[in-house]
Amino acid sequence: MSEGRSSETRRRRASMREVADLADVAISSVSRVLSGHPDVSAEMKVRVLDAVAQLDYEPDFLAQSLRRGQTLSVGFVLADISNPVMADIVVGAEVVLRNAGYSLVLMNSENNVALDSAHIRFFQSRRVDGLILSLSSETHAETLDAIASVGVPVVVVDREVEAHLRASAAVNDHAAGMEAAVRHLVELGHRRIALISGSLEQLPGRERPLGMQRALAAAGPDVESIVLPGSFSRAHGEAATRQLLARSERPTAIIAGGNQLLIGCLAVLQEAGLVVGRDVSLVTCDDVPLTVLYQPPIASISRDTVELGRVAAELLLERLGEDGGPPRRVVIPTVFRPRASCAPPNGSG
Amino acid sequence: MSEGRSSETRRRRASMREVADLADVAISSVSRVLSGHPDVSAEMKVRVLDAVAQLDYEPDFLAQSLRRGQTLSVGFVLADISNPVMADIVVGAEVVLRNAGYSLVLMNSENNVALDSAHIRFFQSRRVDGLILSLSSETHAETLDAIASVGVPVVVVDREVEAHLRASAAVNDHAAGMEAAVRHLVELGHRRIALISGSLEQLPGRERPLGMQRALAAAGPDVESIVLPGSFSRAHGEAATRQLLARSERPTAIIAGGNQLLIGCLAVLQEAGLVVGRDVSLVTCDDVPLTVLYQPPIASISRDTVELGRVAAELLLERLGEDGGPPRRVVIPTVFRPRASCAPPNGSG
DNA sequence: AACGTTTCTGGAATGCATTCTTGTTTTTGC
DNA sequence: GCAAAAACAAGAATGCATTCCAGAAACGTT
Repeated sequence: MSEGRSSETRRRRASMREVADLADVAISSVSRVLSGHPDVSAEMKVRVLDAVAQLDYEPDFLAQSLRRGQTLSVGFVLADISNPVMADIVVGAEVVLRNAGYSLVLMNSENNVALDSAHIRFFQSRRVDGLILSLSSETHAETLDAIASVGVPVVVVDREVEAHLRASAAVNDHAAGMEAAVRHLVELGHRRIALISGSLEQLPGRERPLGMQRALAAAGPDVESIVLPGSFSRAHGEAATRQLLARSERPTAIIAGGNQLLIGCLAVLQEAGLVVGRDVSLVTCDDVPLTVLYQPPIASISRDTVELGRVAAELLLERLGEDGGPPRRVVIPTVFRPRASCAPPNGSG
Repeated sequence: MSEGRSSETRRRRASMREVADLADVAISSVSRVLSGHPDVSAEMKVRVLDAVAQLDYEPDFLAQSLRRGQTLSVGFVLADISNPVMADIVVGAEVVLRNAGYSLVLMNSENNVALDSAHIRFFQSRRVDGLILSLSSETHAETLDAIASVGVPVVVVDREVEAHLRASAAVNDHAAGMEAAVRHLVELGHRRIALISGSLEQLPGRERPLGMQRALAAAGPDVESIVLPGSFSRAHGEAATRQLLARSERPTAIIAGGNQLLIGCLAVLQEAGLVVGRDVSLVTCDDVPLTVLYQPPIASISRDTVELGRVAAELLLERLGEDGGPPRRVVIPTVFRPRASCAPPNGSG
């Protein structure tokens, strides 16, 4: 009897056609009322809104998207969401996009380069309006092909891709922070400094050694550096640290190029019975709870990762807007925060 | 001259109609070929696939979704992605869903109860096929209304909602781990044990005190407990720890009910100059890098959070399948891992 | 040879909202 | 009071793929 929703547990949603029938007007009029078109009489408005309220009508997003050719969604391909740095980037981007009416769809590549391109193609078929990429590899051919053919604006986060791909970029100035860190270590008296670095296929892994070189060039010829590139993994952190400890001439300071690398490095140092800040100085990249709560607190090359995500989202919105505009690149600073994990090397100072 | 894509930078995608025109067949035949319908001649198949290849055609996901009434996407509302526990849950769920052909759309509530319901309604309008919820609050009226009206299967993760909402649940047995932890502390000789607990509006915040009570009931009347519920935030961890240290009779052991609480707690302990494992015993919930690398390593009530996400996704897939089936609840164990942060209290043992 | 089956294909309806075109009604101006 | 202008509303085309229905051709049967 009752036409209310209570009679059925799950009621099919009303469509615009039903609203139009109930209000006894044309579908187009319903659309006009709801989209705020000016040519609508007051009476029409009342009737339509009445019907909308009665039927609890909400427009179908799919139909709107199909018609308008935009989905108001953004795809985010990221190497690994378990990494707190990535998580922060997502948080920053999500808030900005949400406020602009976009939703964020996430796909995790688990540091698997093959998944990068698969995810990009997936997003393409889902008709996302734009892409934010924190790629596992900047050089994988399939990934670059996928980006080239994707047809929507792309922003890379802390990555760098060939200019012809026309991607905007939000990046950190990793070299500057690294330069400051190395300078600090040199000033403390260190003459043999190791950098356990990540993948050369990601911007930070290339920038950090550059910053180190700059500092060393300024320091003069008697400071030696050891750079161990690899992957941004705990395993590489462990392996590299073991390798460093096995050397006849051990470095007096170690810089871990990421929080996963730090975890591996610390585990091996502890296993070897070395005390940070006494037997060896330690610097890490990116602040996580561990860096400040560790005893002694661990010096870090720090950056605002949430801001990085925000900027990436803003760069994307910029290109999603009316005129679009050319791809841009925004550089966000990094700062070195000295802490007690850095001390003069044993036997000196 | 060439009809290739090279002539234009961004070419409009081909539609099924264009494929049909090129192959000189009906649209419906194209659809039949592509969807593997049996009533298709070999010649037809060749012609259509040829045209598809020539035009580089890919079906429009939006149109398919509109027609089929499903989007192959799942919405995930979570309290806070920066929390590594939540991130792990997302990872676990994402992999399972991706393998089943679903994509995961993420919205972050930032521990803001009002956002929970907003996000659920948003997903509803986006026509997701199912929802996974890790709510900020299990009792907020608007959230419950939103769940009740959402019309698609819902799974809650480590949460509990009223049975009439017909949500499946993937939960941890927090009480069991807590009981083991408290028993361990009692065996070490502790007689005054504090639990810094999280929100009572989330299952873990309610279960953990219960586990503690069970252990205390077994231990006899001379063991005292102090439970300080609040929020799962660093701020509450700090405030509660300060409060504990200000007492005339300080607890000899503290249990932090979450990694954010641990951070706040540790910060205050360090500030007060107390050494963990000597001046005070410490247990935390959930393993994060900090717990094992801290000196001394911090005992934890641990669980497989990635598995939690996986199970949640599987529960959802179960309900998304043909027959659907009733909501289910799966309990995943927690285990207590004693570490050096737990020692006999000063002056005893 | 005539009829019933299969096999295959085309056409149209469908899902739902947007928007353009056209037509009607009302208002305004002289 | 009538033409011109403005306000308003209906209808149809559109976006794209799916699916049901019906018709045509090919096949087999008695």
